[in-house]
Amino acid sequence: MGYTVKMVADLAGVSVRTLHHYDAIGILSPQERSPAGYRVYSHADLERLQQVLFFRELGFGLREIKTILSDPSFDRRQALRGHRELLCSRRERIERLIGAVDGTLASLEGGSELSEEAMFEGFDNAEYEEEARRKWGHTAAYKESRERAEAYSQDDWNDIMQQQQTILRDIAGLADRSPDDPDVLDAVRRMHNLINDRFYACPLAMFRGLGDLMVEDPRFTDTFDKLRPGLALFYRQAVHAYCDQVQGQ
Amino acid sequence: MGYTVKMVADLAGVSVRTLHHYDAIGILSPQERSPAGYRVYSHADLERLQQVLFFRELGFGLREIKTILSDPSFDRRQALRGHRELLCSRRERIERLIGAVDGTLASLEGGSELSEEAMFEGFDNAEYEEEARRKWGHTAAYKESRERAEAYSQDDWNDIMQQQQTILRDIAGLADRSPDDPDVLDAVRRMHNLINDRFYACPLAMFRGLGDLMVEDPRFTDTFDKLRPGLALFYRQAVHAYCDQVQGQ
DNA sequence: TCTTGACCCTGACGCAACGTGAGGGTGTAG
DNA sequence: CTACACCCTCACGTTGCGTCAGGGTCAAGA
Repeated sequence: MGYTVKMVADLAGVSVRTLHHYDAIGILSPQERSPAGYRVYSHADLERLQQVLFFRELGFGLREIKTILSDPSFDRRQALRGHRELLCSRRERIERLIGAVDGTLASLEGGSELSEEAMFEGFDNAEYEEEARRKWGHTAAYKESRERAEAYSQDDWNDIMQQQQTILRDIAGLADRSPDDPDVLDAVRRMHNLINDRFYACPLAMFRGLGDLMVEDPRFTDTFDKLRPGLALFYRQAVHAYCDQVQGQ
Repeated sequence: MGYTVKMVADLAGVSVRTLHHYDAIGILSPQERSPAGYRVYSHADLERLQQVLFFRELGFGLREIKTILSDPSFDRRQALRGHRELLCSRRERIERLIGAVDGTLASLEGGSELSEEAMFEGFDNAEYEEEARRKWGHTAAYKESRERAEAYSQDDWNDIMQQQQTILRDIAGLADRSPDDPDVLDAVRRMHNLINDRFYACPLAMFRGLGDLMVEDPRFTDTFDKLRPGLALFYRQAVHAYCDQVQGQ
């Protein structure tokens, strides 16, 4: 009526070493030992292992799992809700990364020459539109912004492009200031407003993500650095400062 | 015209220690040193750091990054495509986890008593339907299965429930066999077909996810273990074996 | 000129969650 | 009696840094 390590390992799909480890850190110590010192797991041990693996799969650390399982008064719902948040943010992050990879792939495959005016070309293509729709397609803000954007004429677009260039040059001129200098923040805010229209009322998180992209994606950094070396990094810092400020309000 | 460690660290948003580390493992060694032995980073170093951080953000290991950056003949597109796949599977995994957390939260908040017939109740509620729609709502298989499911009468549902119970009992009776025993695999296949109808033609990945859920979620394990202790684990193994077999074909 | 205080350096240990031997005992089937 | 499949306990390796410890460097102010 007892299981050996190997049996338990095969049943649960973990390694023997893992069970040894769990024993060593006291998260799952078999209640019995054979005369020869062999670990003998009971059915109760198996159940506990199930719980351990469940929480491990959810991404909890072993230390946390130990307290969760040992302290019955522990608020599991609280822990699970907190963990859900964590998972959601991870998912968002991964979606951003996939977007970034797609963008880089597109630029690698589509040839490497990009004119200066095409700086924001990447934001315009179907890929980003698709991603934006996936993420915020269900919101009212998306619909409204979409309609606004569709009403733009070619002249309007050109105008917007010029505004972008102007703002970027403003920021380049302010690159000696602190990233949270009021003038810098104001320029970033103008950029945010502009992108809001094109990007369908993007939330702060996305705007911040775009700021990060500037630093990560050669398409942007190259162009930024033509304006002024190090500008991409500065812009990202400014975007972060701006987001923090807005969020803090 | 050089940057100190601190300056670079603040610019790029990493720690000084990180830069030391990158120097130590040879991924980013500043070209110059001051007479006192201080690291002096050039603008080219900053650019390289940008690349490093870009790939790091994408989840590449430092070892990989080193080869990517040092070997210009390295196929970045290949690497990026492979990495995209990895990210997608991670995203799927996280979505499954969120679903599992939601299910557990629901069961914790909705009271803990579940009748034996309600074993698959969890698969029936709006939450799972919502998730299924989010994930596969755009596929033709979803639509077809959905229509089929909507045409079922109450009697049909009862019938399906009974079939489920029967299959589970079959599997319980086969729990002494190997998880990849043909009889076991056949029973699992029948379960898959059954769930296909209720679950809108779920792909293998989801079916496998359900198998995992059996082991992780107390709602299922409790009921399984009433039929036979350890059955949940066995069922999961069988599901994995089945999925591997089908996938291998 | 001396002293702060903010920098810089190089080791070197610590962390999470195990993987991977090394070296040696146990148990059972042929 | 001998394989061979298990079991045990150390104990070091892995990844990407965090965190001291112990000790130089440099610019500014008293």
